[in-house]
Amino acid sequence: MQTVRKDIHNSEIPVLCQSCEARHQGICGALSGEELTALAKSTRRVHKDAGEELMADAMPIASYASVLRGVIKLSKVLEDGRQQVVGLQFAPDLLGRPFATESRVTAEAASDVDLCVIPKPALEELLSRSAPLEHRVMMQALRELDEARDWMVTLGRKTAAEKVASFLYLIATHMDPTDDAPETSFDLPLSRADISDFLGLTVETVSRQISRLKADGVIGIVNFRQISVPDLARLRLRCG
Amino acid sequence: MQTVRKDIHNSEIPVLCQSCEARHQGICGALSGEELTALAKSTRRVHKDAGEELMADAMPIASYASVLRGVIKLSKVLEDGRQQVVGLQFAPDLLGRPFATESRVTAEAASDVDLCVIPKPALEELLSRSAPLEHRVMMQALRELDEARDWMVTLGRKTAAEKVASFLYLIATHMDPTDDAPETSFDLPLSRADISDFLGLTVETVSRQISRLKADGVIGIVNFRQISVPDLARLRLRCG
DNA sequence: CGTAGCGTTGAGGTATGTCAACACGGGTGG
DNA sequence: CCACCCGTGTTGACATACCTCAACGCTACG
Repeated sequence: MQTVRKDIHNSEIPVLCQSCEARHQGICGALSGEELTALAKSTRRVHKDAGEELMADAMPIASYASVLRGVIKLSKVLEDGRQQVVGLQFAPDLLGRPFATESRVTAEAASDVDLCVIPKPALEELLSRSAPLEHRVMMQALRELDEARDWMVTLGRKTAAEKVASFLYLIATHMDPTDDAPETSFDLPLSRADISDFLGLTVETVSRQISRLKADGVIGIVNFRQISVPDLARLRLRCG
Repeated sequence: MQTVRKDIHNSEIPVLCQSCEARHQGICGALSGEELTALAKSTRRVHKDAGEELMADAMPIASYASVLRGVIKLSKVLEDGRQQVVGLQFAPDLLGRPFATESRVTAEAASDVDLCVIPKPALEELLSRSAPLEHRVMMQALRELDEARDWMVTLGRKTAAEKVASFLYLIATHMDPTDDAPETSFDLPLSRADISDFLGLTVETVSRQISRLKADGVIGIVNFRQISVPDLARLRLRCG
């Protein structure tokens, strides 16, 4: 399932980076060859299975990570256990709150993910020296802020039906289409429980709204987790 | 009503800045004397009355502004008119989405506000040359992101009672106490309608919950807009 | 004194939550 | 191979928190 490359650890130059699909994306795209070579000495490529916790709320941050593949779920919980997903991260996002000693969220692998883990001091040292890198990190923060605010509208003002449509639309526009399926079809990276925590609804309501969208022909359901969208514009109309 | 100072435009040195309470806060705190002098040539001090629109969603951004006094309301509207407040800005925040050609929100003066208006090119030029400045802007963006995510929990998972308590707690911890009133008392910068748009509720529900908090002795109501909080910890308990 | 804007209160409706039963699918062990 | 179980998802019946609609109070202002 997972392709292991022998050549990675036998070389001085960051071969890993050369063959890395994120080389010119995310934070690595802001680095010069030299900087990349220096940074690569302290990075590790890591795989996590769906469900594994990557970072706990209010816990010290040991490292950052560049998301190479998969989806990360960021969430918060109230004392009594009520949970809210506050963000999703896709490749090539940087995982970890910059310049904080503690995480403000819990990060969990929503799907199987590949990460390029960067020790906290290594990235922060580089951040202080590379303005382009800091700029890119800021641009990501600003984009996440825009997304968070968009989602606040969904949480605060949309109906359950619109929330579910908005979620599916979000995923449809962020996920690669699955190979084996026709045109616009994708795997949901989140369980119904996760979706409900993202939307501020119950699993039952999410399930009912998905069934309804299916009944209305807006979406097709292949495999519970696999959704097809014949007409994205039609789905968009349901978003309110 | 509006204080106009004659000395502002008659001087080479930024007298305005020397006497400005935001001199060492917000973005100005990251600037050297020279930089400040250069920037001050293109800034204007502006007063806006409560209710005035400062920036429209999807409209080009002509300028940034440093908030000197008062509260700014950031909001978004759906096509059908449903509205959601997605953030509040207090002094010494920077108003305006950095590095965007268009605003992603509508900004409105929630109370009377004083602004230090900075033309877009002036600030962006300075941003590209001053790493400390860019750093400070990033820190604000990251803080706003944290706040937005905190608020997503409130919107998605809290009850109406908890939402209202959370709002009052937020304001109580962000506003200066009013002079004429006892210890912990403050003016609400938002109307009931604004509060309901912030909380994703109706005005009626907000009103009922405020009445309830008053009946329970958690808050006192002086003047509709003026609230007293005898015990902040007790209010905190109502936040869920 | 009348009107307009904002806030409060009440009565009743509805969307969503709650509780419970059931369906499906995948693993494990006989 | 089947029996069983467990996690996940769906569906139904009922409860309720919040919304909707409507009336009314208060204050400011002409």
